Amino acid sequence: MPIGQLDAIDRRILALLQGDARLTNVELAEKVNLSPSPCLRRVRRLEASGIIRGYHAELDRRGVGLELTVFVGIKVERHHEEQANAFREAVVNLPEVVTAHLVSGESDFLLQVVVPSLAAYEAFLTGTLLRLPGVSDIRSHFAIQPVKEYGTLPLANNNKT
Amino acid sequence: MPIGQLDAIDRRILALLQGDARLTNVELAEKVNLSPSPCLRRVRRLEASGIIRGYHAELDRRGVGLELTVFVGIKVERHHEEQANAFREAVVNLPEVVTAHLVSGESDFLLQVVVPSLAAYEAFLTGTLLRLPGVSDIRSHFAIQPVKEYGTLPLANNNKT
DNA sequence: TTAAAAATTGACACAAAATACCAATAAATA
DNA sequence: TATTTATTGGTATTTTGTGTCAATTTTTAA
Repeated sequence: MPIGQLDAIDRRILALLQGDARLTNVELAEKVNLSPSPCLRRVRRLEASGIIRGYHAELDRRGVGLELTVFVGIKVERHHEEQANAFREAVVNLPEVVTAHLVSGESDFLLQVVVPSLAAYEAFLTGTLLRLPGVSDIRSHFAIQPVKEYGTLPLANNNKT
Repeated sequence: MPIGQLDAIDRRILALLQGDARLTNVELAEKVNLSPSPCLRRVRRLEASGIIRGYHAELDRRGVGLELTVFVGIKVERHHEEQANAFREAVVNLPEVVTAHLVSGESDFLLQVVVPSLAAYEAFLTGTLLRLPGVSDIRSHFAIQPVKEYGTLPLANNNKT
């Protein structure tokens, strides 16, 4: 059951719920040409299998007073594994950090940071980021304009044959 | 009415729906110490005002066969505005591009690209990205490990006084 | 091709939630 | 303080979610 073999209907359900998580099961069932019962069962199965990880409201950042988004590339000295782990754990617990990835390339970590203002970012940078364990270099890329936000994942036919 | 002055209850509603968009209005009302009716009315107002932009299911990328996330920095020649606009429009319509921002710093645009495999990324890079109008330089940063995904926005007290 | 087994579906019934409307309360204004 | 305005809580109705079961479809193997 945990094996993820998705059929066409599953994929349509995922795509629809990605677009609107508040769709009624009745509406959803109509759109995928099922009756409500089997449709609901599929959704529950997708939830239980972990393919649907959760449902979230998308908020307008400006509307909630978060005017500034910054992408931050961070180099970390990783002579010991411990240091990298300490860094990871610290990052996870920072509410300003919306997203964080270990990446290849020039930087080691790439964070997405959201703050109310430039002043707040300055404070966050000097007061928090620069003090994280093992940080050797930080590059800030300020988001000037969102071109595409919260895009949904492409669910065409990525099925494992 | 469209003026966004959020009180403490509004902010708690937003935080809760950010965490779980499928909360029942009854549950939500309990958590914020309101009866269902005024709670629902607040939610509707937040939706109408645009502060709640939508509700989305969060999917497991691996689970839907999208094994690879790449952050792509792109430099675009912007001698004319037109070229930048053409680039923007093209990017918005690419399903593989989940997120795109115009940023300051070394690159002009920062994209988050999601694909099934390295081969698919190669094809996307050479077949699509490199052919976009005005592109002069591309740097790919492959996500090796997600440290923090889909973090919720920090909603402490960013109210405009 | 046929027969048996398994999985999936659709319909029904019940419980729970969403929604609209009302009077009552609280807050804001003059 | 008096009046207006906004917000709240309760009730009734409609809609939705959810579990059960028989019917259908699909799969598997002979």
